[in-house]
Amino acid sequence: MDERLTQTPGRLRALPSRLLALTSAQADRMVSERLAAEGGARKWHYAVLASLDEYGPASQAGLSRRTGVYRSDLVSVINELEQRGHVARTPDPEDRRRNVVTLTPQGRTHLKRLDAVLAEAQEELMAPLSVAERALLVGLLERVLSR
Amino acid sequence: MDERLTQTPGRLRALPSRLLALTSAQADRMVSERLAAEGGARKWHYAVLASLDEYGPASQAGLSRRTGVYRSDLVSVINELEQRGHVARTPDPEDRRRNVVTLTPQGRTHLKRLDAVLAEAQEELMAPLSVAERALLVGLLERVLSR
DNA sequence: CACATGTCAGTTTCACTGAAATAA
DNA sequence: CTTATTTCAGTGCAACTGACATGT
Repeated sequence: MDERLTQTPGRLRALPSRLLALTSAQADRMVSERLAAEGGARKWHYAVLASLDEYGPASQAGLSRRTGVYRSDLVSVINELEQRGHVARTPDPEDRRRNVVTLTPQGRTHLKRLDAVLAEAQEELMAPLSVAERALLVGLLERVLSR
Repeated sequence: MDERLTQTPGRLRALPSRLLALTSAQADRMVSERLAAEGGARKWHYAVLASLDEYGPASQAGLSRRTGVYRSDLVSVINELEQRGHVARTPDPEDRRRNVVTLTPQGRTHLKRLDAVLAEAQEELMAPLSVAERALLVGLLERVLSR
């Protein structure tokens, strides 16, 4: 990891796209490890639970739009969350193509644990930066994405 | 893409790990598309060529250490570069386990094209930021990685 | 008719592991 | 005996595509 920066060709060393990839991979590792330790959760589980908590019940297609998870991949995510009792999937009487996905009380409890776990991971990731610098980084990333 | 930011739960919206993942994915797309248009090149091809150009010939294990590409994945990368005549792979007489990988003149020419292509991609990616802000972002990412 | 929804099957790419053959 | 190098086979996950049945 350190080696990658020290033995790396100069052309690659300050390449934004490469730095982003390395940083993102590191962040992913930290987040995924902690989520996995929490009953085998994944990022997508968290995204879906958070979306349900903030915006209320939704169809799977709606959840896909909210979270950016593909609707095809959402199927198995919902399956797993349902098995663990974190969401309920019921047919929508008003539009019989749809399932309405609802957060259960256990799901809400679980989400709170995941919130804490995620916060720890961000703290670990951003440890080298001051609070002001963290905000700066977030702002710059948002601007790069804003288009 | 815009939707992901607008319809996304607040908890996810400013999550550094998520912003990094999205930004990295966007950067990857821009870089990969342009590289692919240049004779089907990939990031790893560029990393290997740049390393050979800057540090000279090396064994595959050495290249792996320099570039961060896994030894196992390097095999096919070298195969492809060899097929296109961009590198030569010859047995090392001093250590008969090793192959010495060398940049060919055609490889050097190709690398120059890739340099230009990469620069364009970075420019496109960082377009929303001023020059000073780009340097700031790079510095912050380096510090997050520095550990 | 077109369009949306949920589902399934499958592809590609990346990052990574394990192990074998060969040689130092 | 151990370690390093090259290679192959294969895993696991993320991101994505295509198609299909069903319903609006």
